[in-house]
Amino acid sequence: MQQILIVEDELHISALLKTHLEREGYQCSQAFDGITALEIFYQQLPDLVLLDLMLPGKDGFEICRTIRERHDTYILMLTARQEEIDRIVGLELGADDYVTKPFSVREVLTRVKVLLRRPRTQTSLVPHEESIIFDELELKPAQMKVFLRGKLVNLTALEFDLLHFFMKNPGIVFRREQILEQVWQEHSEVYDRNIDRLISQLRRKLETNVENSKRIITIRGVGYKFEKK
Amino acid sequence: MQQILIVEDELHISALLKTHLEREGYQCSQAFDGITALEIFYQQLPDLVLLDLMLPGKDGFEICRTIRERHDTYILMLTARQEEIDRIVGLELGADDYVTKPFSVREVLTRVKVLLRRPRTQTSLVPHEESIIFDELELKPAQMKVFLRGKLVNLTALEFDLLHFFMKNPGIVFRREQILEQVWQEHSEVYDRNIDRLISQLRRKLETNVENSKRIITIRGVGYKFEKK
DNA sequence: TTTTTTGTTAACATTTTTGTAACATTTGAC
DNA sequence: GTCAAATGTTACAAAAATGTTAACAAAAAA
Repeated sequence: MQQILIVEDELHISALLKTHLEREGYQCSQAFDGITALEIFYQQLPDLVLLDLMLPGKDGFEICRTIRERHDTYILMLTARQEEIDRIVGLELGADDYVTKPFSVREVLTRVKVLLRRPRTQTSLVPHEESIIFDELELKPAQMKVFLRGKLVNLTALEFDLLHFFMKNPGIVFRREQILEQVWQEHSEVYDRNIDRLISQLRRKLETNVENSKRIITIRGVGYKFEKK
Repeated sequence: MQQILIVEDELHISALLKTHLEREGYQCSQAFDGITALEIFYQQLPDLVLLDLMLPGKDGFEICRTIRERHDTYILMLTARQEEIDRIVGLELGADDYVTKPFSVREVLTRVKVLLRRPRTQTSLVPHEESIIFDELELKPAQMKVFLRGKLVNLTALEFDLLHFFMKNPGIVFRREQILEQVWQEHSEVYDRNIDRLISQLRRKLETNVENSKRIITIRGVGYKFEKK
């Protein structure tokens, strides 16, 4: 069941939202000030946060920023004034959507539904936990180990992440940009060509000179893909 | 500069939106019924479509579906009634956002800005587009692969982009100018005749001397089109 | 601390793609 | 049919993209 955290200091609004959201089958928790909001957030790690901008304690901007530093929970802003909207939009705070007060409950419900239906960006075709196996190549996410013909391959953390990323999305072509974003993540003030170098390294470890062992394919002018063959 | 197509049959609303959007630096074109909307769409390939649901000719749903079949242009729905919103949300029509009538111009502007700032490619990690198939010719966007009678055709990135562009817009005639803009994009300080050369190359790879295999048609004095046959 | 490992950047080698030009062919107007 | 303009085709050089190695920096381990 999907969890929603309602951060709103006006009691009756909060209660109203809670009632309607629960009627739609979402599980809700409430926070009435900024400090508690973050506490509850970390406790529950909800799927979506309904976030009022004007709050006692920390304001919505700060909470939004804090959450977005590490989590990809959806954030739906509730806001009263146009200037606030401008700030949301202007600052690229990272909120996923906003609703202006006074809002209709229906409006909020609809936007919640739209957001929660949207798959998170980190789409993967294969569930995270299980081994990913392509013929003689096996990757065990939990143990961070990779086996080639049953033999353990020694990979660094980055090499592993890159391979993991590819194996989660076999056959799909990724541009360098996307690879940086997904594997290096936010810290990605990193030089493009690192990818090439890392891939070169990975290939050396994986593609022992056995026939037909090319797995990581170069797509010239675009990027790379992992071929399941 | 970013192009917006306004599809709205009420003249004064359309005009109002146009004025304000242009003041914000967007380039706007207008359509007042569903049929023209699609015509203009293919001609201009705008970055965003403001789409009224109630329209003479084809209604907004149909247009939305048609566009979304092959294009990832942003679509912002303008809608009057709650039931319509439910349908938008429920049917997963693929619209990116909606605004309820009566709307404030400011609201529309804000949502347009938010959408257009979002880089399209990063919306989803894995391109959601599906294969485009015309008889014996199949193109898989995510995998950047093209099959001719089941056999993989080896294309360079540029060749692929060009073919992809054509196959997204079958039957539509494009002037060289437009092709440069869409396929070569901004860097297009490029000689016209490159298109001819590239097309010649493409044809050689696609139109094996089997009868009736002409797909890319020359329109003398204008440009080219892709024929779905 | 020192040592070792890992990640980043730079530099150079190699390959592939692309842009241009030159020439050939086709088309349609006359 | 002739001719001019538009398009098709080919070859080749320039440019861009990638592979690879090495050197250095940063982080982790000892």
